[in-house]
Amino acid sequence: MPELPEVETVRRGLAPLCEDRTIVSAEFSRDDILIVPDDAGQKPARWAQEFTEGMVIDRVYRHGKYLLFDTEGERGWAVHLGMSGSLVVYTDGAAPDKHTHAVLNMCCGAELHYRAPRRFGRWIAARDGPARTAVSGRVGIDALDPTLDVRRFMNRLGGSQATIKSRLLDQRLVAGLGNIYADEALFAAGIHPRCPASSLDPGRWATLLRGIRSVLRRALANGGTTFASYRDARGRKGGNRGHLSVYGREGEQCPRCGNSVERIKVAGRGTHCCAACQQMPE
DNA sequence: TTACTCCTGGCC
DNA sequence: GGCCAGGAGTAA
Repeated sequence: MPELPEVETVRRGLAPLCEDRTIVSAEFSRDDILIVPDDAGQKPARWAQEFTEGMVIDRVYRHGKYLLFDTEGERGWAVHLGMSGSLVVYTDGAAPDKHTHAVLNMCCGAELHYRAPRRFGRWIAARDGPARTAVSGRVGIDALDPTLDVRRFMNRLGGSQATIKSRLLDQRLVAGLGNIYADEALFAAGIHPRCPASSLDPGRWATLLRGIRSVLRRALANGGTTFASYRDARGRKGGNRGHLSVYGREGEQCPRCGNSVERIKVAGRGTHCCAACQQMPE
């Protein structure tokens, strides 16, 4: 499941292969993959024709788990990879399979293929501005934004009785964490996922923010985590799986205290933690 | 705050 | 053959 490190890895691969390239044509095999704002009054195919064909991709950037594509003329769209989505650029041809839902044909024969076997991902067209405007309101500050300090972090997520894990997963508060890195960050900080957010003191918030940064940066350095389907822009798997402490390690020894890693349910999500060294507050 | 929906590969 | 995970939007 692509989260911030996976999406950023894809972005780093895509940018040099897409930026300054002209889109020759865009093909969507399914209408429901592309969301066009209601008031744009256009069918996806027509939107694609009008706003991608003949356009030059200016910039590929990212906010949270969204990949953002800006074209010349201040237009753009956002891509969410969902659970199983990938964006891979082929330079010497590749046959789309039944899970390939969109293909951007670019100049020089490069093709951007969007595959999403579970079809949870979406392309979202911006109504009348750059890609960033397509996701405003859906995402809060990016988890790796250098201006996110402890005070802002605490103000955003605190003040709620909800579990800290559900707060970390709320993309409108801080964007980029999914189930894997929420569990890893809470483990790194020694905080139990069921802690009410309102119970954390400033010291714990600081530790948690450091934990988030640390697990995200390590994952990024390893090219992301691949469980099943995640691939980068060249189709390669990520190498971070072996660096996870608790996620996917139910029943194994906690790398910190040696107790058994548990899998519990928090906020409706499968959650991995060590009950011995991730504590609830008094 | 919880539950449902979407969807399919992978697992039992 | 059936069930489940899981992000995000929406409904109850």
